[in-house]
Amino acid sequence: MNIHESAENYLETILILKNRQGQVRSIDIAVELDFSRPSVSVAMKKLRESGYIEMDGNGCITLTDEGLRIAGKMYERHTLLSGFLISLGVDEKTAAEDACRIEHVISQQTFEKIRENLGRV
Amino acid sequence: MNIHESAENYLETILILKNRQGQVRSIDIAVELDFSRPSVSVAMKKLRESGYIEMDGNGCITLTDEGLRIAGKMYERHTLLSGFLISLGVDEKTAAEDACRIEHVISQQTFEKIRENLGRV
DNA sequence: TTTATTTGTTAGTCATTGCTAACGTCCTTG
DNA sequence: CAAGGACGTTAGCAATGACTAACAAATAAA
Repeated sequence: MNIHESAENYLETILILKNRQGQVRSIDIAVELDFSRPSVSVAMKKLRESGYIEMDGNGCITLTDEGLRIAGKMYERHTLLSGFLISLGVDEKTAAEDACRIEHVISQQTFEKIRENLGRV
Repeated sequence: MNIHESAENYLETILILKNRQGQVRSIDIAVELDFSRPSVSVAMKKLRESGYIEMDGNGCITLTDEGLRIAGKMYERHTLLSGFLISLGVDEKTAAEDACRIEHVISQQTFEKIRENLGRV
């Protein structure tokens, strides 16, 4: 099964929340993304079945190795892209919003070229 | 009715084909985008009903003022973005593909900041 | 002229990804 | 203990946007 944009986004959010507050449950993701609880519940079920996350009896979510790999990739892209946009003069909020969308659609090559050029702008 | 990503893409393609070959029919769009004829047919119907294009008896498609406005905006973004990526060292093909996706998701502010910085990179 | 090709359309399908309604469970609180 | 809230889940729905199958009309070729 291919990883889709929404799955990438959920995984990245799980990583961010884990770093922010230690443990992550579905409700935390729903609040963070402003999605309904059922939407998150269904998405988590798919991520679980696809082997990207695990959930313990308390509903606490952990990323598997593969889940962490994807989450880390997206987080890295997000950080770098928003920093890049800010360095171009885009305000912080807009930079974060745009980075959130760009991170899912650019090639690895473009990402790396942006990284190489980040210092030079 | 909101303009969606696919509509933006169709309108931009119509403009590109018009510039390239003068007249544009559904089949040209289907070939250009590698979509099926029915997909294009249905999309054109919606664009027609929404007032973004017109079609004459021969199936020749023209952009309305509003359609041209959106198409031009997307084309401008595409040109600028792919040029920007190429200036960062991304190869031409990848730059075009990435620009095609980025152009639909970035804010006007980010677009303008990229334009301002294009000379300086 | 009759067949074949090209083009457009309608109808119906499928995947992605969000939603609400409704229900169960657990835990707190009066 | 009963009532209420928080949380997760299932079921069913809707929009977007692609697809194939099947058909109609016009044009080109045999």
